This record gives sequence, structure tokens and C-alpha cells, in this order.
Amino acid sequence: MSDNNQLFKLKDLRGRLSEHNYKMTPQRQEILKVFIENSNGSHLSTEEVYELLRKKDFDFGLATIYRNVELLNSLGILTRIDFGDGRTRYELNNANPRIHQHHHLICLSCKKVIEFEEDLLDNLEEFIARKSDFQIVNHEVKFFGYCSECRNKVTN
Amino acid sequence: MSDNNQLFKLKDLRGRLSEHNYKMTPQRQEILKVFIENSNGSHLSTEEVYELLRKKDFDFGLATIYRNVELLNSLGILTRIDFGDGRTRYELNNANPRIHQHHHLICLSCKKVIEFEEDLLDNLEEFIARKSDFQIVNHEVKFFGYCSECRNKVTN
DNA sequence: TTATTTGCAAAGTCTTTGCAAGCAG
DNA sequence: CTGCTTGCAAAGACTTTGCAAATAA
Repeated sequence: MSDNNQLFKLKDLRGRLSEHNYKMTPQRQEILKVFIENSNGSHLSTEEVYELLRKKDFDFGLATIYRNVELLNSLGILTRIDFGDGRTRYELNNANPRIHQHHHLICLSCKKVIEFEEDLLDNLEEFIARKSDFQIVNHEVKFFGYCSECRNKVTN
Repeated sequence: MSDNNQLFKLKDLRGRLSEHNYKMTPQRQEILKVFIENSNGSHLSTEEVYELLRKKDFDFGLATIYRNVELLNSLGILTRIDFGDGRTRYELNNANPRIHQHHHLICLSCKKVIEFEEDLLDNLEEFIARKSDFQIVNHEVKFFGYCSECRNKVTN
């Protein structure tokens, strides 16, 4: 019932950065803050992060955003996702591996992305790992179809 | 044990095109041919299709390839896939829905893409459909990890 | 014949990069 | 201080589009 399930915390940023010899900067702090403030199932593109920051009067260069979301992704703080709409998106990583995974339902009609908050893929992962001799560390699952709203709209 | 499982056939192309008031052209025929000839688990980008055609002395414009793979995708003959490497890829669709689905295992070390030829997601799909009131028509599943070769190479 | 399709080049979108100036540690 | 980081503008990679010429039906 908590607002979020152990998301990466702002106060841990400096530490995580210095572990890898990166420096703490206002840019990095504010970028992460945007993801924390929007951690309710949003998938932000670089441009969107840029705009959200501008609304808060932080006028960082776009290139800085590009560099830093990729950095945060490489540190495991954010996760890259791609919905095939031509831009890379990121979401705040859930720090707890037990509840880490969720799936995305993408409506082919209205393009809405719905989160499905359970994983249920452990068995399949295990099966694949065994059968293909492949060590799985992560997965990305998208379901395409039609949301209830769109199904009720048209009798197509 | 057959070479491929009911892939879309070249001879059906003209019919499928005319159903939607598209015309049969040598370009469309040869593009589909490339996918049929490479239907053993390859995921061709537009550029790769272009190059494969050039090797066969078909010098079509790149824009024509772009337009037609997207057309074949819209007709359900090809399927778009995105491995996050910055280019859109396509694979020949399996015409038999029973054996339609497979998954992709992507090695984070050597970037190799391995096909996993079983689906096993019916139960999960059904569960999601019921729980989220979402009508699923397709899915795309990627597993990220390390292939056996790469695991044996480095003790990282 | 006539609407589609092609090929080319130009334009578009998203992303990366080089480099001087700025800043964190 | 010193090396990492930023911001800008330029360059890059992939994809789309406008338009005249070619072509399938």
C-alpha cells in the first residue's frame, strides 16, 4: 500500500556515484528527483525530463540529460525501456529485486501504456535458462492489445 | 523437423497485396524473398535487406525498402522487432498462430540474439487479460543475460 | 488510362560528440 | 588544483517525405 516499493532514494545518489568515481552535480540530483517525483508508472523520454526540469526552472542542456539518464541507467538507478515510438525512455528502478519486475500493456488503439504490477515469469526464466544454457539477469515484456476503453468505443 | 513452420509464402503475396488494393511489384517480391531465404531466426534491419538485395544485383532505393517492410508489417507478413540497437528490425511472421510466438535471448556481452522457440505465455496472458481487462493480441518478450560462450570466456 | 509505386535528394527526428569553460572533490 | 562535467553547436545515424518519372492493373 505504500506509495512506492523501495525506489532508489535521492540521498543515496552521492554514494552510488562516488563508488564509480563520478561526481555529484546539481544536474544529476535534479534529474533523479524528476524520476522520483514521477515514479508512479511513468516512462520518461529525455525530452520529457528536459521539459519537466524547465518547468522547475532548471535549464540544463539536453545533452546533459542524455548523458546522465544513460549514466543512471548504467548504475542501475534507472532502467531503459523502448516502446517502439522512436525515443528511448527510462523509469526509476525498483531497488528490491523481489518486486522488481512488472510488465507493460500497450494499447494499439490509443497507445496508452498500462503497468501490470506482477511478474510471474520466474518459472519460464528458469526453464529457458536450463534449456538454452543462458544466464538471465533481466527481462522486458510487452503485451500489445486493446484496453477496455478503446474496446468500448468502436465496434470495429 | 521441417525447415520452417508455415511461413508466409511468396506465391500468396500478390493476393494479400490486392486484398488491400496494393500492387505487386518486383521490389515487393524480392524484399519478401530475402526474408523467406533468411527465415532461420534472422532479424533484418532495413539496411541489411538493402545490402542482401544488392548482393543479388537488385539495386532498389533505400526508401523503397523502408516503405515496403513497413507495408509488409502492416499486412501481418512481417513483424517489427526492436532490440534497442537504434534500428528497427523485421522478421518473417509465422502464419500459424499456434506456433507463432518465440522469445529472444539477448546476450549483454556479445550482443548476440538467440531464439527461444517456445512461447509458454498463454497462462500469463489469460491472467493479465482477466485482471487488467485488456485484450491481448500479441506480445514481445526479451530476456537479457549472458550466453554460455561469454560466461566461459571471462571470469568477471 | 490512371492511380500506385519508385528513386532520388532533401528534410526530419532523435542522439552523440568535440571542445572550451565551469565546477566538484 | 585537476580531472570530471556541462553547454553549446556541429555532426551522426536512422527514417520519412516531396515530387517527377515509371509502372502495374
